[in-house]
Amino acid sequence: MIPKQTVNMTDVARRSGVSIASVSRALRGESGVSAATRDRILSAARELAYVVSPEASRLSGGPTGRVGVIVPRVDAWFYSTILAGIADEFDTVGMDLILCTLPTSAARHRFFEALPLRRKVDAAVVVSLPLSARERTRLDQLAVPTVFVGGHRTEDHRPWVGIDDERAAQQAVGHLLRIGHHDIAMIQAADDTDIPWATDQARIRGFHQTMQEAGLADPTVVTVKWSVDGGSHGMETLLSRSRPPTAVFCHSDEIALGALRTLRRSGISVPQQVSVIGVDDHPAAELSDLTTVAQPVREQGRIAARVVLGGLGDGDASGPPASVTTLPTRLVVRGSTAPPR
Amino acid sequence: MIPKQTVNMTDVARRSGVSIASVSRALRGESGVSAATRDRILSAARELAYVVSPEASRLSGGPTGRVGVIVPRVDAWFYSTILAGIADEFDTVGMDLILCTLPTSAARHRFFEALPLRRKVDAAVVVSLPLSARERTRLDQLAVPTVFVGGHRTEDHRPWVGIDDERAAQQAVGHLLRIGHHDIAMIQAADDTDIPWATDQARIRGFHQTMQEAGLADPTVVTVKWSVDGGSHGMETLLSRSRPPTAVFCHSDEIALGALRTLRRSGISVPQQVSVIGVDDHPAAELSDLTTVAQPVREQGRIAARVVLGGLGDGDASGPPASVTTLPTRLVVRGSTAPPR
DNA sequence: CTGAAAGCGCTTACAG
DNA sequence: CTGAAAGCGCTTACAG
Repeated sequence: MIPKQTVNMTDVARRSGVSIASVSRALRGESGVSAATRDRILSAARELAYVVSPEASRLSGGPTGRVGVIVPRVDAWFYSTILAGIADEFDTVGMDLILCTLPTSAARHRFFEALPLRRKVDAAVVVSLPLSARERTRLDQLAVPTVFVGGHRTEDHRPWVGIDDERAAQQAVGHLLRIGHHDIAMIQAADDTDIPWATDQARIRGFHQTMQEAGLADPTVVTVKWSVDGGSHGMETLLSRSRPPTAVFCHSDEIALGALRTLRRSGISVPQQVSVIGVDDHPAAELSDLTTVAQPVREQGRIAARVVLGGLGDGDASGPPASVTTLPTRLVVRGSTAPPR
Repeated sequence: MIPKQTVNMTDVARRSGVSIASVSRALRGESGVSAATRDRILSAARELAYVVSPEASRLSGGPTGRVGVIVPRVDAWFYSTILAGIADEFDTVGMDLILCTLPTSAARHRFFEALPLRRKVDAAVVVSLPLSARERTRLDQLAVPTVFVGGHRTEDHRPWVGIDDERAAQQAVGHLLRIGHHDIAMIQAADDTDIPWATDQARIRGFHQTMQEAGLADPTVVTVKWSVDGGSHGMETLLSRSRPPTAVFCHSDEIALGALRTLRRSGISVPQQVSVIGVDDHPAAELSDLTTVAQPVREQGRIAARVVLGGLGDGDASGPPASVTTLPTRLVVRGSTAPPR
């Protein structure tokens, strides 16, 4: 006879001398089990390395023990760092993480039409994804608690964790103004799809607003693809002007790194001739001595995970965090910015 | 809230006037259902917008439709890129990806002792993890097809996808030798745990071997922590010698980037005074004009996914023949290497 | 506090 | 080709 490969609840029940009903109750931490019985059951479960079958549990009306995490892509610093924060938290409570990446618009379309997560997860975390009305409706049809992290908060007060992108832009531009720059341009990034990423819009809004408050009307903005090369091209465009700016606010560090590359290749010294500042505090920013506005990325993932777990009743004793969490950003001055000459 | 979907197989059976057994067979495309019956069932299912319950299906002996992916951490370029490749492939076949990260030794220990993936996945992909005998045994107890990707291939001929790290080192050092360097040092990286990462060992072996074949005995090697800062310190150590090398082979691009930082800060020009080469072709390598030996990372993930999906049809874990795929690495010459002066 | 029993929605021998 | 029935491993009223 083929040896049974997995230990089930019956095995635990037998080993601890109780019924499976009691095992089920004890394992889920329900009341109505005596301390002695509970201890016996828990140690039997430990000894047998028992794992509840999510299928059976779910089929009987219990939770799946899984949370879906939906992320545009995973091979980019920001997303993978958020994901790491989420995974950290899930790990501590034994929640399984089902990863959904939507790298192409085809994948994205497929995801929202087929809803592959349906009936498979207890909750969902959506990272940085601006959703159409249709997509939001489909997501609702998952019928599970959902929290959004990164990107821009929705208008309809859904659970959200992120930063204030407008404020981040303000901090960056404020720094440039404070050290004496007036001629400040922005290299703005846009996704190559036509999706309106709220992050992008908020950062440029912050730029314009801060400039306007400083009495500097109509600052130069060039819009490029969201990539290092995009940043390079953006800076090339700025340098081709009759009078290039003395400082450049870049939408993000990746854009800024591209801008720095162009400046280096053009033999223009940073920060003596041009100051450059980004947003994010990407690991490469420190390497390139780039001044930036740091955001706590991993922490955003962590908090989002806690919020979503809290919504499931698994939160800690202090209760679930506020449903909308805005984390602070912080100016990090390095060597790429200095007063204009 | 959206009305819960309650259409089950019984509803489809009733509507098409057959038993649920026939519905099950027809829906899974099994033979043994007449064409007429099948058509009737399929259209009934379509009309009711029926979706099979994965839980019930699995509980009755079907597959889970999930694969576990085990990765040391996800917030690092190499791992997240492999993961992206895996996710790409899984997406095309509708396989769900359960992500397990083992960022700390505690998490790692917990994972192998509790085996949280047990009974939850049809297969597993293990990324870059050197395993102890104990850990390997535990992994076997998942009793599912498992493929290893990245890191070094195991000696016991398990399915594996990766590169030849010895050859990569050889390509890097060969380049330095070819352009005329004799005084070549290596900055070697070591994990801060005591786990013997085969990748590390293979790269240093490749270094020593290539140097020896060139008649250059006892080259200098400094061992540092596997990080950018580690690379920085490694280079500081080399510079403190009475006669620094003219070229440095770095264990990886991250190490090399740290080394470049130290050189820049020390006012030593690259490649005029010192040549630097890395391994990986990390995105930052291009930005820093770093010569390197590129490895196809995303492709490794893709192939591993295909291998593991391919193994799923073959019944039990012992069935499919071990597949070993070694992908080629490629020298990418940029501006950080030049003949010695 | 504890257990026997009825499902949950499927798949799969086993019989016709 | 088709169906009745026995599970799969849980959760949860319902009784004691």
